[in-house]
Amino acid sequence: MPTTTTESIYTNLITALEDRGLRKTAARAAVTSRIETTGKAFTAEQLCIDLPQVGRATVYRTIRHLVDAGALCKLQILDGAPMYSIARVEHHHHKICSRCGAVGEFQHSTVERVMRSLEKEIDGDIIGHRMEIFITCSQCIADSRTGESSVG
Amino acid sequence: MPTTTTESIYTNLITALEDRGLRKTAARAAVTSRIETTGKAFTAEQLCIDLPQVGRATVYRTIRHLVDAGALCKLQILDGAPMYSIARVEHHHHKICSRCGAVGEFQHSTVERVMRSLEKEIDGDIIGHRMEIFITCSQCIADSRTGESSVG
DNA sequence: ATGCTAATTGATATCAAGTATCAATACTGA
DNA sequence: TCAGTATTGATACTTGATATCAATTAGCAT
Ligand SMILES: [Zn+2]
Ligand SMILES: [Zn+2]
Ligand SMILES: [Zn+2]
Ligand SMILES: [Zn+2]
Repeated sequence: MPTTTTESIYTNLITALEDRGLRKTAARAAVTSRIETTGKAFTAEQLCIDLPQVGRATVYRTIRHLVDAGALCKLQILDGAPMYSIARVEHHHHKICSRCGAVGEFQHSTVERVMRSLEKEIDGDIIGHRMEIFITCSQCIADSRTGESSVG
Repeated sequence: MPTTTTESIYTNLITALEDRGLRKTAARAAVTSRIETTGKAFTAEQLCIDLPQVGRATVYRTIRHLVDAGALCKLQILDGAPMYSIARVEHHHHKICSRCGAVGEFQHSTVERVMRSLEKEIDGDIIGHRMEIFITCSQCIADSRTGESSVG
């Protein structure tokens, strides 16, 4: 469950785990800390490489806990492994740069209103929705003009 | 590229392949025919099981061709393997029953208008978007009332 | 119809992402 | 302290999907 506090991301993630009755361990602190310092969206495999001292199973388990707690968003982008991004606000959508993979959150009241209005038209009960906007971010546009690349 | 003709799904899919310069083979006919008769969303593995006479590689390759041609939508739903559904109209979104996995298409002009209006607010160029509505379909609601299940 | 050539197939091996197992280890609370 | 529970992580395994490549086949030109 994302909080809108001024606490550090690290603290929020650890709190999300503790709120679920999970212990604060060195391994979980390492994973969580790495997620904070990385700052941007990541894959499970990337975390495993970045944290060779933490077992693969533990990395995957910790990510799963954080997703279950709503502290991380699991993003199924195109092909390949899912990416995870920190959930900063409760209900939101994602804008994803197709070039560099940068992930941002956004909220839009009209979209939410449309969703509510669909309740009448849809044949069944609406449980929820998901939405992604694919963009080329301004950084990537700038880079392509100077022939550089920020990917990698 | 989905067509809005009165042709059969089978014909549309085969045409989608031929339009890409691909030959019409027995294996591709078998895969395509099976997709038509199944009618609903499916996974690659399901097709392989349904078509033991067609090699796995060929099943996966044919699906990829059809997705590339825009004749099939690739849906990343929750966990597990992606599902594929026939694309009947050009730009659309999906409503997915979380209970039985039934996939339907829908279009909504307001959503498209909102997307266009976001062009101004978003920091970068919008390439496209994706949206899914998760529902419990009327069939599953009815089934749950009578204690039945249409899953499987 | 016949033969040529490039496209296609599919058995097999391999890869990649992720989970199950389970003995060893680390906490926690009495 | 100490029993009991939670956690860890090496390993094996599962699943989904792709790479290889010799054999086959479709489409085309004669
Ligand atoms: Zn970017
Ligand atoms: Zn929303
Ligand atoms: Zn249903
Ligand atoms: Zn749309």
